[in-house]
Amino acid sequence: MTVQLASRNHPAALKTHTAWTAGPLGAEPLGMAGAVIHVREGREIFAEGEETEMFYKVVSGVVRVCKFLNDGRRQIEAFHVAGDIFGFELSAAHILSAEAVSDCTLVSYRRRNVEMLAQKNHAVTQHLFEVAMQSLAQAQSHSLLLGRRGAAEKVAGFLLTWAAHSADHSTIHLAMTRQDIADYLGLTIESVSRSLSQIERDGIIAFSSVREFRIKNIDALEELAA
Amino acid sequence: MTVQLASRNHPAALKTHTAWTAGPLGAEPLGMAGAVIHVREGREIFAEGEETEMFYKVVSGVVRVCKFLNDGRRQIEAFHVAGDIFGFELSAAHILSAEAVSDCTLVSYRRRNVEMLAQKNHAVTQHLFEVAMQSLAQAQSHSLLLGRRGAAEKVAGFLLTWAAHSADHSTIHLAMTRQDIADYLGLTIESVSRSLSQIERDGIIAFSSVREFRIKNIDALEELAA
DNA sequence: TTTCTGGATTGATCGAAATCAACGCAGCCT
DNA sequence: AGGCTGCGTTGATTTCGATCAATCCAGAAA
Repeated sequence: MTVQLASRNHPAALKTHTAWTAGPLGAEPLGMAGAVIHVREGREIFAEGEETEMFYKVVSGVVRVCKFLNDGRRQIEAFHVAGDIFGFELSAAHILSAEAVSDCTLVSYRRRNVEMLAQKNHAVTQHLFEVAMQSLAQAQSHSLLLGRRGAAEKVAGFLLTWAAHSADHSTIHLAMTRQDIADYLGLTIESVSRSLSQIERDGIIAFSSVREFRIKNIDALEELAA
Repeated sequence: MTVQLASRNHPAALKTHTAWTAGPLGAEPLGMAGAVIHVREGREIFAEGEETEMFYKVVSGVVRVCKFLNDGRRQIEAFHVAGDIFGFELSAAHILSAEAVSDCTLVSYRRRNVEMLAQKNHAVTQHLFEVAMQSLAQAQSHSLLLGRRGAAEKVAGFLLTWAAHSADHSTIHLAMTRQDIADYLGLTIESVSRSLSQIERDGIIAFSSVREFRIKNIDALEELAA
């Protein structure tokens, strides 16, 4: 992991009263408390069992948060894109690991600093609350996706939510491998591949390359996702 | 003052003036803002699409939070027991519905009131944050459960977490039907039944009645849950 | 260029869970 | 009691996804 200490770390946070961070969105309460780091594709950001000393915000790239089961299988709990916060837990140790799906730029926050900040600054607590609620909504929709019956149903659901995250709606880039998608949906790579092929054969989507596709019939896709 | 509106559900709460619900725990930041209501088995507490005007805390009984899919299937996102807060969302409308699995006593909170409270009182925001984080952890562990491969694996996992919720560890009562369990685990009722029978046949659990069982070999059960 | 390599696709077969169907059983109501 | 009724269990069969296995393909290295 390439730690590029772009700016300073903790002492900065201590003097933060009313962080008037003039970000693109005025309200970025954590703005000045973090350090920018870069993580290369496939590299681990934190591991299950590690102390929850840091949490992170994605600036660019995609991160997967996952758990390794004792039988060797991997379950992906979530993919995180620009703006998402992850690695944020109440417990003392991480329950999940995090890895870079693609080269990433992240901001890392020191948990203790942010907690201190939150004690003084109501806006910070408010912000953390909203972050938690966002994560909650995302986790719930993942549960709902996993509970779906058919493989195609799950894959269609995934494509839709990923397309929604994606900035450009005309052509969508899949940052992750088929294996990643499979581990996210609780399927095998073959089932994912077959479902994608079928959905394409049905004229609902069209791949321009293996990681790049376009939605040709969003109604049909939503129909499939049930 | 305990508002006991047995028959109707939500409109009941409209007459909420500070019920002095002297909860068992003294330090309850929301304690004075809620009204006590009773909901009978099977009755709806709120429905998908309704305004998120209220949220609830379970005093006694069990609540299921679920989603009805357009093909008629039902997915249960969570079971809530005494102490749990549910129906708590950022969005303006509920994404899920809630129903009483058994006769329930709940405390209902008016969202706007609590929000106002939170603006003035840092401890309230702090509390809400912790509630959200708890819910998040629960939702994540549900995802992990759903991602498991085998039916028996899922059922074993469910029994373990339910047993953990349960006060009495010697004999555990299942408040919900087999269908509820099936909808929670993304299985059919038959698969749940077969898994339970198998686990009992293996001497890992023993049913004294259809809803009452004892864990005879917790190591084996944990082994099964992988 | 050719070859190598790792991800992706496709095909054939197997197996676990869904589905279809019958029956058991306990509680409830006349 | 007798007969419902709803939930649960068990059995037979089917179906869909996992598994095993053979390519395919694009990008990287030689």
